Amino acid sequence: MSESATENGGARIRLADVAARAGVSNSTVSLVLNGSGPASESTRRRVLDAAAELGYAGPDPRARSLRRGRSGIVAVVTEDALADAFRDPMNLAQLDGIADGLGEGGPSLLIIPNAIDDPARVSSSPFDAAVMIGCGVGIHDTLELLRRRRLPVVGLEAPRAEGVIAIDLDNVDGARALAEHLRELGHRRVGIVTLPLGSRHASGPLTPELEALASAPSTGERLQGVRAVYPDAPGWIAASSSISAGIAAGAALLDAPRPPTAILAQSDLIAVGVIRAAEDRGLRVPDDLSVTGFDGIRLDGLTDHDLTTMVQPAHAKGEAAGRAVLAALADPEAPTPEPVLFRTELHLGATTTRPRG
Amino acid sequence: MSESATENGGARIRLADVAARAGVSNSTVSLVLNGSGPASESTRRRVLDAAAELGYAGPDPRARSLRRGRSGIVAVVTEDALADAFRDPMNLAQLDGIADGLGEGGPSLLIIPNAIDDPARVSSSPFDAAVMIGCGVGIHDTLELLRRRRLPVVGLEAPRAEGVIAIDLDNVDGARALAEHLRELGHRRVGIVTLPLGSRHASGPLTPELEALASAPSTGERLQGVRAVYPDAPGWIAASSSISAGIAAGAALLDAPRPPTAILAQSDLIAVGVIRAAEDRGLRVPDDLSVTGFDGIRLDGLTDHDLTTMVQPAHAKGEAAGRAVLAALADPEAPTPEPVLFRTELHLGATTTRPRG
DNA sequence: CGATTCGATCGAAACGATTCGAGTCGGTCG
DNA sequence: CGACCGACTCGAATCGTTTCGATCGAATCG
Repeated sequence: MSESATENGGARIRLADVAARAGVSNSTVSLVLNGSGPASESTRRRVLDAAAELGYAGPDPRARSLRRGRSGIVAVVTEDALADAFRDPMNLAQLDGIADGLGEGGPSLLIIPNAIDDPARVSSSPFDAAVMIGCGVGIHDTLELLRRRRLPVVGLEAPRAEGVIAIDLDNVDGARALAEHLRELGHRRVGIVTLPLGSRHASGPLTPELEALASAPSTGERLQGVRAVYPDAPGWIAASSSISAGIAAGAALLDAPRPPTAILAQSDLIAVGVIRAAEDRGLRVPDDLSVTGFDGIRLDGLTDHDLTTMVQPAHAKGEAAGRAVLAALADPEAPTPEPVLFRTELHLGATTTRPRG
Repeated sequence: MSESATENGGARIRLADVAARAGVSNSTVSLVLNGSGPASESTRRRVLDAAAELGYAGPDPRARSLRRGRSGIVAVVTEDALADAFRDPMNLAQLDGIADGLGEGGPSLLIIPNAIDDPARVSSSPFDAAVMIGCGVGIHDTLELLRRRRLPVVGLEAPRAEGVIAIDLDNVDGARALAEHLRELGHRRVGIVTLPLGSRHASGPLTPELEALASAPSTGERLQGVRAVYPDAPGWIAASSSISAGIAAGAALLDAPRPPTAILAQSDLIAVGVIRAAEDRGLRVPDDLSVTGFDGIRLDGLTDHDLTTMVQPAHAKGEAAGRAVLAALADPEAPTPEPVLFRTELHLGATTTRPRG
């Protein structure tokens, strides 16, 4: 009756032990435990009792995953460092969406940060599929490893690659819409703050050479959208998607000889930082400086301003990724599905207005 | 020479295939691949070439983990929902610390949220050890499962339990220090905002009955510290550690008939929310209301105030947990080490002062 | 030159489950 | 009363590695 874990010896209890105790075969125990076959009520009872008496913890996941060829784990692969990856609530929302998309009893999430520096991790962990999030072209080698292991890969705004199930965002259109909004208001001198170009690149002024190197799709595409409207606007590469990086970027752009009348930030957190940098300099937003963000996260006390931004369905995107993983696992032979494109929506807040004078 | 993954047939390549191609035995391939045995240069070359030619992805982690009895995965178990768990940068810092403590080539992190509602997950995933973070007494059943699996468990501010390696924080002392600080300033009417009592409990007014139920150690201990100074102060249970929850809690306390002259919040994010609630009501901090936090996160643009708070070494705590996991894995027979106690440090900011009048 | 040793390699036994085909047994139908 | 049919149970193969002990040569030592 007692199920104390301490009463038995040091050895771990195996399914075979339960079988012996219940006086049945291994197969029967397995059948009963998994409910995957017929079993008489008395046998079932006997097996369950034996398991309880021995304090059996259930089938060893390692053995089970070898035999079944599935581990019940989905990897979330990112180029960023762990601390950076989830600092932006946007990414957190995506992660949450992935978990929801995978469903209640679905696979668990294995976090693999620094995917570029540490590709070995990707080949040594037992997972059934991978979701790439915040990845640039630098993960190409990692991708090759995943391909060799025949694992389904879903890319959230990841670079196009064969066999990768793409979940995309209309970054180009979204960014262009914001830029057009500023142009319509009359802004001629605008500044840009981009997300990191890729994990290999440092923060600093945006040069045409660097711009050509942008490896992360979201960064590159959003830049492209802006360029359609402001081909020559100066820019600054933020160190990360965070308020502090935004403050630094804002400082760099605003302290220039001829500061911009508007700044397009590639994320809301960065935009909040830019606003702070402006206000620290005595500039009022939007009167002295218009600022736009991107993502549409809840700013919830991060700022008093109602930020003009492009709202993206981060949670839904993640959910789609999760469901795509499930679908790929259910039918591994199926051809790679068509890319799914999510759309951003313009939120006209109160951080943009006509330039002065 | 070409390592294209597409050139070979549909079947996954196994170590045995490489062995056959190289004309050696399985054991030799394994020895070469793992560098775990002597091998002549020519053999090594032959094996490596064969592996490259076949596009072998390396030993299957599932099989390897069965044989070795290790999966190279450490679970991070939390009672909270995924989105809540990492909303507070404090938790993120701890997570980051865990990753650092586990080391560069160390185990990967498997995130297991909602541990109470979904204990099955804990018994079906192949991991080698678990770190409990943000857990109350409700994870007892989960703990029992882990014990049966004979897995090392590290608890970060987790309830005391046999066999759990404890990494603690002097919450009681820290909270008392803050309360004493307020008392010395002359505050008599203070309010308390607690962290959630446990994942089962809702937000709302803090009653003595509920107070007795607090299952999460950090919540309970911090409360205990305050009670040593202000036994009867009214309180409010926040829904989560977030600015919005702080705003709600601040509203509840400040809109009471005889509002407090100071509020002790159990986390910095909550404190920031409380400050916002105060300012929304035209109260100035600290002149009209003193506010204290807990944790000492970087507030980086979340607020202009220099918050008075207890700074805790979140990253170091996580790192200690990671190292403890490593130690336990290195010597599974070793007795449970003594609890490690981390200390908080008072940061006197500018959000507290004498009460008016 | 024979005995010893050591390095390189191999065969076979785990690791702990799942699963498939085959058996067993009691009952039913013809 | 015998053949047949289901429901239940079992044995054995399998998943892909790692690892232990044995083997086989060649080189060293006496």
